[in-house]
Amino acid sequence: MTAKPHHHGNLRDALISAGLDILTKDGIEGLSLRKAAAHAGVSHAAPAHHFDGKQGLLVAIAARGFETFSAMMQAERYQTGRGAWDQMRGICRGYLNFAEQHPALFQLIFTTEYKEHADPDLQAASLAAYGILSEVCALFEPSPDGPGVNELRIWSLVHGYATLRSFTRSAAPDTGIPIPFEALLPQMTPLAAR
Amino acid sequence: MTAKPHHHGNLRDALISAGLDILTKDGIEGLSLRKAAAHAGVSHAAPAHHFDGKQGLLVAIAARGFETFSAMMQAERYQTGRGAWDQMRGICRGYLNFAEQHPALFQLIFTTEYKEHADPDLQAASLAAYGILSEVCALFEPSPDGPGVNELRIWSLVHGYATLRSFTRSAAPDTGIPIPFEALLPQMTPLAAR
DNA sequence: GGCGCAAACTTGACACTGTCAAGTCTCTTG
DNA sequence: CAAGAGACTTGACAGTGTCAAGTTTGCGCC
Repeated sequence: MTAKPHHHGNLRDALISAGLDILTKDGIEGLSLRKAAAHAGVSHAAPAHHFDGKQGLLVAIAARGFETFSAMMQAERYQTGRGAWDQMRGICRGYLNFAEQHPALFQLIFTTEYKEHADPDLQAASLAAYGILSEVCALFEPSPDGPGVNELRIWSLVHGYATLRSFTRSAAPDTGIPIPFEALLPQMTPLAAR
Repeated sequence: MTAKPHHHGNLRDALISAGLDILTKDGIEGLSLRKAAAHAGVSHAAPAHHFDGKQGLLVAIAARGFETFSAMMQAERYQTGRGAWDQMRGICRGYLNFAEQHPALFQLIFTTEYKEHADPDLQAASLAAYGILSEVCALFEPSPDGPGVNELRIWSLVHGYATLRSFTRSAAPDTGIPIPFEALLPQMTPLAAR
């Protein structure tokens, strides 16, 4: 049997899960340490023994968020084929699915304020996500503009699109962006699969 | 003499300015109604008479933020010439300047959670900002992919770049994006000035 | 001119938050 | 079996947003 601490049985994971539940239900504003503790059935000060304050919980949630983010990109990666453009469109689909299905979490993992902890788990999880993009970009000819330019171009485009779609949707329910992401891609990069 | 209410003399503007000060100094987390009130020299409940709660203050700050956002785009618009590409690169420079010099405000104005108020001032200010991008895009041939595609392509690219630059910088001081934005543009769109 | 009245602002209170200090329980280890 | 360390609780404190009730102020109206 692994770990199984004294009373609760891995409270840390329970608190992260509780935090995710609250996050998806009430948004970032509605998330509090005390609510997460209550949701996990422990006293209000229990989280302090597993995280470094509220920021610590947010960092842990963000790390977990990056993992499902990566998973959703991988889930779409080979969905329409194994060609370079198939994979590229696939991971972008996964990127946008994640942003759409987990808007609060998407906002959290790309928020700067909660991550000056330099947490190794968070850093590893975010690097793993970037690694997926990097892998797919490596299927193309290297950019004539320099290394990393293709990655940054695609990343900026898909991230901006995801953010702005969620942003414009918040103004009025049906006033969102009517243009699908793939309409932005073709003209975007004259990339050639190598 | 215009207005000059009873005691303070346009407290509303003073609270917005105080909020902006706190925002730039302590970030979004550090901004509170009570601090803004104290900063303006009034009691802790005074803001309630000018804004609909904390969200109301944030909405008002965001509206003002969009105005300086537009101003910074216009300030760069004709900086290197009056050609279509000059203007395009100019407003993108302004866009990125704003994101860099006012990171907390940039985050605020593009955050979804604070704006379900459908505030007319905020909506007008954000539409004005989008209008600048629209104007410059109208200098080019219309996109063969449909109306609005050029706008969305540029907007997504520059917004994603701005967000990700601030995001990657937060991890470690000097690990930010080493690629200038203009390196993303040339291959981006085979747009022709009309 | 004085009177009311509404707007601007204050005071006080409440529930909720993050954080800290101290205490209690329980499992493990010597 | 005793001791101690780790997990958790209890209680407290300052700070937060928000509401209800007061107090001041200046303007319009008779």
